[in-house]
Formats: sequence, C-alpha cells, structure tokens
Amino acid sequence: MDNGARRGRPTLATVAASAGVSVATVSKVLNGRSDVAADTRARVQDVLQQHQYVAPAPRRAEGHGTPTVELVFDYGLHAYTGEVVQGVLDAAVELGVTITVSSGPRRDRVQPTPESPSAWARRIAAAGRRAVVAITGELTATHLAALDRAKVPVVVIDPLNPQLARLTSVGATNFAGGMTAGEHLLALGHRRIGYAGGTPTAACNQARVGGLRAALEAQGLPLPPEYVTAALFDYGSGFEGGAQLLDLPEPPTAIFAGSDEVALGVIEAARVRGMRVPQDLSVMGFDDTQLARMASPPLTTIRQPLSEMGAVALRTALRLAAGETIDSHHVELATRLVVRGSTAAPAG
Amino acid sequence: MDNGARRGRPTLATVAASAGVSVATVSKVLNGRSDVAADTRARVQDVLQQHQYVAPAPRRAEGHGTPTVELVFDYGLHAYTGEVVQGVLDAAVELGVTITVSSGPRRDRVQPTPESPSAWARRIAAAGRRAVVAITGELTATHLAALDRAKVPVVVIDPLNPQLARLTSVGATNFAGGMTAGEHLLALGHRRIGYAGGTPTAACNQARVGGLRAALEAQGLPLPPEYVTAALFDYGSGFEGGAQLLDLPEPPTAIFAGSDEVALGVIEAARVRGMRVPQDLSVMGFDDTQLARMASPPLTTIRQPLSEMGAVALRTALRLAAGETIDSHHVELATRLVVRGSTAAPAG
DNA sequence: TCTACATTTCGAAAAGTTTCGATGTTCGGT
DNA sequence: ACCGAACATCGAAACTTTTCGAAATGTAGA
Repeated sequence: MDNGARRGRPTLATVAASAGVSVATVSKVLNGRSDVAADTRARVQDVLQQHQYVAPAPRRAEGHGTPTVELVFDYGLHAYTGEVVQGVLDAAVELGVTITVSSGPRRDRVQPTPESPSAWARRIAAAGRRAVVAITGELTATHLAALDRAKVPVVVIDPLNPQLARLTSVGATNFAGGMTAGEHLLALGHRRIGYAGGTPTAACNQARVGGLRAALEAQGLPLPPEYVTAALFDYGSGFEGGAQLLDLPEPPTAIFAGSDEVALGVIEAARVRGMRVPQDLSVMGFDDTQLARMASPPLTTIRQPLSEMGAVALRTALRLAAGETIDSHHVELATRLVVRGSTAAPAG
Repeated sequence: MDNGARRGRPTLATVAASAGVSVATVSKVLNGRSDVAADTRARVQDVLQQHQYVAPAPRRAEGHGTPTVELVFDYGLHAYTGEVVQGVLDAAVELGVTITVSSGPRRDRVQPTPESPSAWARRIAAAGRRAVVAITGELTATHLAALDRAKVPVVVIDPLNPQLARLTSVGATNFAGGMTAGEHLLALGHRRIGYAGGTPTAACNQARVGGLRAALEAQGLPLPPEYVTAALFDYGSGFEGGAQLLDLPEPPTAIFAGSDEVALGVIEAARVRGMRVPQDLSVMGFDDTQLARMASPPLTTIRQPLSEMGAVALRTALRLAAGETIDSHHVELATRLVVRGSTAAPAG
C-alpha cells in the first residue's frame, strides 16, 4: 500500500495521493465525467501532467470494435443488388467484419448541395471503414481517386464504366455467358436471334452482345444492327426493346436479354402482342436472380454467381486493407446456363 | 462477501463461482481472449447463459462517431425486404445515422454452436448500436428479452409472431387491405374467390384473410375452408396453393394471394394448366413490390408503403433510443389498391 | 430562521480488465 | 528416463471504471 511511485509507470493511485483526492476522482477527470468540480478537475489535471500519466493499455485504441466495411449501391436495391448483398453478408459473418450500407454519395432532396466526392471519402475514412465494396457503381473516377487519397481501398462489383486503370473489380465471364446463350438458342434451332440490351456503354453489356455475336458468326449467321437494342438494365428498357424487335418486319424468333429484369419486360411486350412464351418466342435472361425462378414462364438464363461475387469482393477488399498485394486487379467468376421454361424450338 | 446471487443483475463473481473458475477467467471469456481452454470457455459460456449475464455499461461506448442502428433481416433479402431496407436507408441519410446490416443471430455452418440470444444481444450492445430494426423477424421472445436487458430498443416491422406485449412494431392495415382486395374482385363480378395464403400463424396473414372474408360476407357470400390455402409467403407456396385451388371441382375464378411472390406462383400454376391471366383467372397480390410491376401480366395488388414503413420504424427506434416515450406501440400505415393487368371480369 | 427538497461533489465499494507469474504439458534431444 | 525449452492455462493481484450513497451546498416556502 505504499502510495509512493514504486517504479515504472505512475498509476491513478500515485496521482490521486499527490493531488489529495481519491482514485475514483482521478479516473473521472481522465474520462471527462461531469461530477467533478472545476477547480478539482484543474488540480488533478495539473498533477497528471506533472507525473506524465499515460493510459496503460491500448485503451482508446481507435478502430477498436470489429472491422467495418462500407457497402455502396447507387441504383437502389434491386433483385440483382439483393443477391450480391446477401453474399457479402454471409462472407462478413465468416470473416467477423460488420457491414454498413449506404446509397453512395449523398444527393438527396434534403441536402441543398450534393456532397462532394472528397467530402464523401473523408467521411468514410473518418468513420474508420476498412474498405469500400461498391455494386455496379457509377462511382466516378473522382470518387475513386478521393477514396484512394484517403487510403481506403475499393473493390467494385461488375463495374459499368470501362475498366479504369488500377481499379480492383470482380465480375463474371460475360462474354462466355453471351456465347453460351447464343449456342443454346442456336441448338434449339433458332436462326433469327435478337439482343435486348442494357446500358450500351457498360463493359458487361458489350461483352454479352459480343459473346452472342461470336456464337452466331461461328455458324455463319449475322447479328444485324437492328436486332440489337440498348437502353438500361431495367424492365422498361426490356419492354421497349422487346417491342422494337417484335415490330420489325422480320422479327427474331428468340431474344436474349441483357438481364433478367430486361427479359421480363420482353416477355410482357410479347404478351401484350398476344404471343406466348416460349411457343411463339423464346426469351433468355442474364443473372439468374430470384426473378428468373418466379417469372411466368420461369426464365432460361445465364447464371452469374452473384453471392459468390459479393463474397469474393469482400475478401479482396479486406486483403487490400491489410496491405496484401493482389495477384490480379480483376477476377471473373464463371457463368453457366440454367435452362427453365422460357426457351423452346422455334415454331413451324 | 456472499458470492451468491444476492438480487439484481448477476455479476462476474456469481458466474465465476457457479462455473468454478476465477473472475478473471470469466472476463477473458467475455472478451474473447485466447488464453482460455476450449472446454473451460464452453463451460463458462454455459453458465453465462444460464445466469443471463449482460454487460453492465456501454463499455466501448460510442459518443464520438455517428449513431448507428442495426438492421436485421432473417429471411434473406427478398423483394419485400429490399424495399423496406431502401426506406430505412433513405431515412437514415436524413437523420444522419449509419445503418449496419446483419442476418440476425449467427447460425451459420462455420460456428459449431449457434450464437445464443443473449450473446447476440451483448454483441449488439457492445458494438454501441443505438437500436435495432428487425424486418418480419422471427426474433423469438428470448431475443427480444435479451435486447431489453441490454437496454437496446427494438422496432419490428410487420411482426410474424402475434403481438407480444410491450413490443414496438410498424405494420400496414392488413385487414383493410384484404377487404379492399375482396371488394375489387367482387366489383369485377367474381363470386368464387379463393385465398392463397402465407404463413397461417402470422398476424398479417390472418388479417388479410379476415378482410377478404369480411368483404365476401358483406355480400352474403361465404369463404369456404377449401378456398383458403396456407404455407409460406413464397413462390413455391403460391404454386402449390394455386394448384390446390385450381384443381378443385369448382375452382375459384379469382385468387387473392398473400403476397406478390405468392401471386407469381399462382400465375405460374395457372399457366401450366393452360389458363390465361386475367382472361381465365384473376390474380391479386399483396405488397406492391417491384415484382408486381414486372410480372406478366403486371399484378393488380394491394400496396403496402414498404419504404415508408422502414422510415417510420427507424424514426421510432431512434426516438426510443433517445428515451422519449412513444404514443402507440404499434402503428399501421394505410394500404391501397393498385390496379394493373392481372384482374378482369370473370369469363362467361 | 427553519424545513423540505433539489443539486453538486466526492469517495468507498463493487465490478470489470489486464498483467504477470505459477503451474502444467508437450516434445525433442540426450 | 531425464532435462529443458516452448507453449498453454489459469488465477492473484494490480489497475481502472462505474455505481451509489453520503455530505455539502443551494433554494424556496412557511
């Protein structure tokens, strides 16, 4: 019980004795509690300084809790996004990290001025996020650069924008998937095959059309420009693109859509024209989201391993955050054909 | 120095005595230190659970960062869940809180033993979460009690389990919605109307059937038991329930489904029987998720304001966290009819 | 002035965490 | 068989934080 500094670090007890207060009071001063009188607080702080008291353990070590990764999706929570998020969450449980979600840089009606890319990046870094995983993000190069400056690694899933240099990303074998789709439809006997596309500037869309074209050309068949529509990856685009294709003087007998959601739009365009799927028109999707199972008829589609992509993205992001170097800045997971009820041999 | 549990909260000392180890060891188990043997750890964790130990104070307290709310969904990320999440996120931006997501108490393949409710609650509290928002949760009463002990307020969206006492929740006017659906179908001229249901024990499902029945009985029409099926709120249940109803000797001319996803299953069941919707069968959904727009034909459905429900839940949770008292422990937002293409007058 | 009640300040005791040494245990090497 | 280094396990004691009640102080009304 010698209150004197024995050896080594000063403790609360030595400070308390020196200041003439109890250990509890010193503790309270250290932790900024309110129930200490101003002069007492000042005196204790003086003594703390004299004794050069330092906190013992890595107490208030920042980044204390479990590591946290920010998950960003700009385009709302569609079926596609949902499956990726699920994969990220599953992987997060395994890896013991927590996931916070946000809809990208703030630009809501409430804020008068949209948040600047650098402010956004600073906010993420200040919150102690280890990394960012972005889904099909339209994060601009500015956003990515700002995160880079803030030393927060990013992994983008299936980037819409063409491959930026030094961007880490996870995708699927879109070209091979497009080819598989083409081959499936060709094998059924189709010769006039159209493509109802998504965003034409998106790398994944270009690869999917490219795959389809390659499959057709391998059979000596063309993919005429009027057989390819382009808009967005959503239902409305499918409806309009499908209408455009079906109203052609010589319409295709099969339509490969850029996504499941687009495919549903195509099916509806066919239905309002009194055409039955698959008897009068074969339709294929891409993604194999839950929509594909639940469509009427259920969709034949190209499966992307969306939840695995999410998991891979998270693992990659954490490896980047740990300072490890990545072998490849872009990995592609394999796609595969899933045959359901929306494709059949052409009529007649 | 009676180590026995005097009264009030159990302490480390009581747990230690009960487990036959020192206080220090119990502390180490709680903090996940490595220098505890596996069997000792298991034994201590057992006793912790028995005594329902909870951490005393918000140790690794928040204070600095932005407040954080944990969003829990057990049933995977469906269309329904997705829309609610979107609403929560939008509100979160406005309120300046961050949202972390998880799939409820851990019970993955990796962990040998599923996480106990109290351990889960402790983890949430220790992470400094201000509140929990649970979606259609199958959080048991045990989970809720554990959160309560840990002083973390919870708001449940559309609880499946019947109203537990003192549970704060947000829902929709399911009974009125069911009635509106019935009235819509009656107005079209339908007399034989079936219900393809979701989880029969769920309060919302019961209210929806009840509303339909009320509408029918107001016209002096019955809702015979064989016209009501029940299973889950998913596609498969809709397919099977639809099949069951359509294979009846005198099948209904219209089917009201417990959710949009169920409705899609019903539509598929009709399609494989060569029936067209809405010419041969009218189908209604419930929820008005994105599925409804994208179905073929687009679904007539009862709209639940899902994203508003998410927003309300978050605001309520934060108010509880701030210690304010809530006027009502259960609020219901209004539903409304959305007419699309899946309903029409009965044939003949 | 005195009483009743609220507020502030403080510390003893209780509760929880970490350090560090005591006590095995395992596994080569001799 | 014996030694010893390396490791694993555990608890006593040291240290810090929090709770709760006591004491001091203030405040208003009788």
